[in-house]
Amino acid sequence: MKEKEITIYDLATRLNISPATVSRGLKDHPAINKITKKKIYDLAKEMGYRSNNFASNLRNQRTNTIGVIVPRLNSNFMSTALAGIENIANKEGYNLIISQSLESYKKEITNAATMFNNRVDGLLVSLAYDTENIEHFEPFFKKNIPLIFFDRVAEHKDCTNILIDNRKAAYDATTHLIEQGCKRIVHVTAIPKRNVYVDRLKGYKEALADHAIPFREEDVIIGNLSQEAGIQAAETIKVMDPLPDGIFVSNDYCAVGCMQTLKHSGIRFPEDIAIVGFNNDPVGTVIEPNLTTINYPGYQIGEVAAQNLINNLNGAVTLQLTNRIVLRSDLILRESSKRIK
Amino acid sequence: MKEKEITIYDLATRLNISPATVSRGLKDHPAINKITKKKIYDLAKEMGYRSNNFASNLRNQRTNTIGVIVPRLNSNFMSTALAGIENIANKEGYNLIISQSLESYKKEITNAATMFNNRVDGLLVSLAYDTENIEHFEPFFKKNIPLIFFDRVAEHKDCTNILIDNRKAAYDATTHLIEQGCKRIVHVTAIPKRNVYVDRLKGYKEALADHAIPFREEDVIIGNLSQEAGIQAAETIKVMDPLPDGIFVSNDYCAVGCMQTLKHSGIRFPEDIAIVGFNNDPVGTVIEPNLTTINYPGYQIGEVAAQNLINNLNGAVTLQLTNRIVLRSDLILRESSKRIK
DNA sequence: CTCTATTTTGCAACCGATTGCATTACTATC
DNA sequence: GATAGTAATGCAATCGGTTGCAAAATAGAG
Repeated sequence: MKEKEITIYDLATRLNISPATVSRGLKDHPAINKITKKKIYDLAKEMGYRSNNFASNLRNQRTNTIGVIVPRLNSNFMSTALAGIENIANKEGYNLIISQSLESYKKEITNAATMFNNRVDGLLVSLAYDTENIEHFEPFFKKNIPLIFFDRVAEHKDCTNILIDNRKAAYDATTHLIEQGCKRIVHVTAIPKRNVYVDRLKGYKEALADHAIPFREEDVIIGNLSQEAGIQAAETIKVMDPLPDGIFVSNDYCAVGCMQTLKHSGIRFPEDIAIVGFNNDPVGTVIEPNLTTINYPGYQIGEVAAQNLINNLNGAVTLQLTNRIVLRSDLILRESSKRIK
Repeated sequence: MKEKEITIYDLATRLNISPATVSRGLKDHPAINKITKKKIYDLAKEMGYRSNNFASNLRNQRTNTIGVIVPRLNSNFMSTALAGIENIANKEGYNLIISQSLESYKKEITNAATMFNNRVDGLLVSLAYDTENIEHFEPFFKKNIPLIFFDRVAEHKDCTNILIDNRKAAYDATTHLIEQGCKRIVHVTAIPKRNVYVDRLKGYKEALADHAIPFREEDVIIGNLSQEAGIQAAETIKVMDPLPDGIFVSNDYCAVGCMQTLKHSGIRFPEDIAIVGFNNDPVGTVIEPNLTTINYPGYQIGEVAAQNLINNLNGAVTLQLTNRIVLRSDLILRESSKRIK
């Protein structure tokens, strides 16, 4: 049934030359005569030859494959970042092996092991919520396999981090709320285990401090940042006394859930409460009033991460040097927070 | 710098046995003595042995890899479907190579070729908008590499299609609008090149016919189903005379764009116009009024597609037999279309 | 026409795991 | 203790492409 594969040996036999010449000819080796090359190309095409990657990987000790581990595939940010990664990888002739940790530390460990066993040439990682440490990536460091963290990062001397300045973004968002006249600002976020949440909390606190607003522990509401979590946060907020007049949420969909619930209770945005989200999810232009948010350049983050990894693989750059790349991200002003015209 | 890899030869040498025994021992071959096996396992662990997939692939002529080609990664439906695929693949020990056609026929051809050269064991495909035919998958058919289409499918004797009954879904959606009293229903969709759009158009027409409403060519608005396309559709609708009283859109985000624009012109939903979307994107619960839509089980479609492919690879099933798998999908009633209580 | 320089090409070992078949090591039976 | 029978292990070829080095072919110089 299945017809056999054409190998360089078949080509060699037909052309009465050696497999070595065919191999070199196919990859445009300068020592091969142009006429011979032409003959090889033509026959290869005619016979439907396709190179066997395993044989070549086996020999070359590289796979032309990049591994990607993300918390989940189905979020706007992640799928956009992946689109960016795919775009670059494809352009550069790399394949992508993708797996999701589903926000589980355990699964992330398994995924990392799988990637390692598959001998990816490099790895792009965005950490799970509850990842405790990055020991599971040690094998990569030991073998000098380049590893780049993006978005949810961790510090390590051997790898570059690609992210936005979350502290500054949060600082800007909070300051913006203060400038709109907010006196009591609630921050809805995730457990500050990951850098992104730590930094945002920091920015939030700094902005408060810089405007002489006391920070209150109970004004930070922790959840998983889902739409559902936004609803729960709203329930908490509803019974606060006095009611806050500003909310800074670490995720747009969560902010939306929160807004919807509060609106049902008759609270008006931005008159009663001004709100700012994070990520610039398209949903922000659908909720009413439209949601002020932080632009989060997912596509670019993906592209930059992939490009850097590949540059490194090609020997152009060493990761140890570039410690972190911070992408621009600014506040996108919309109606949900505009109390002053 | 880079420490060398441990191979079965290293293990064999250390244990004074042959590589063949090590190889068999590692994969729990019944002919190997339990004690020997234990020794092999332990040493493998101790020395940090990891199997070399290329060597093994080269020998076994299979890759344990599934290729996936989708129009784009960053849509709610696709990323959800991918999550389902990843889940099954991971569970079954398969890797995923993912690429996006970006809705381009040309890029899809390239992607298919790449997948072919990478010798994926099987392929999951959702076709690009403007793919003309599926000749670029011929190499797979010729080599008996299983191929499953999902969502955007094409007929071929050698492969299974996994999808929902788009005709019925559209029929239900349209009928629902008619039952709500709509007399002139516009259908916003994409060029009916892909099955999904052809079938939806068919269902739309059938529902009209069954309720003695004449079909009018000008009531079908073609676009790319983006939010932007929804805005454009709205502009077209606005100047229709008489104004339609029902809209059936093939995509939720597009429906949302359409609604927003029309709302700005003072048109009320559902009083003036009742609207139904498609896909059950989370955004449907954010727009006001909430959008009636068709449930589109992306995660399940992904899981079923992956599971079927893998079953086939494991020799359990032949694809020629299962021609198509239709998943359940029903109308989700929300406010945007409820004119009768 | 000879000799050196330069192009081209080929030889053969290698990458690491797998497996049919042969061989050796045990066990059980008479 | 010999023999048949079973359990364990090893040999060696194979998968297909790559590459250092040697050899052959051709070109150029004198």
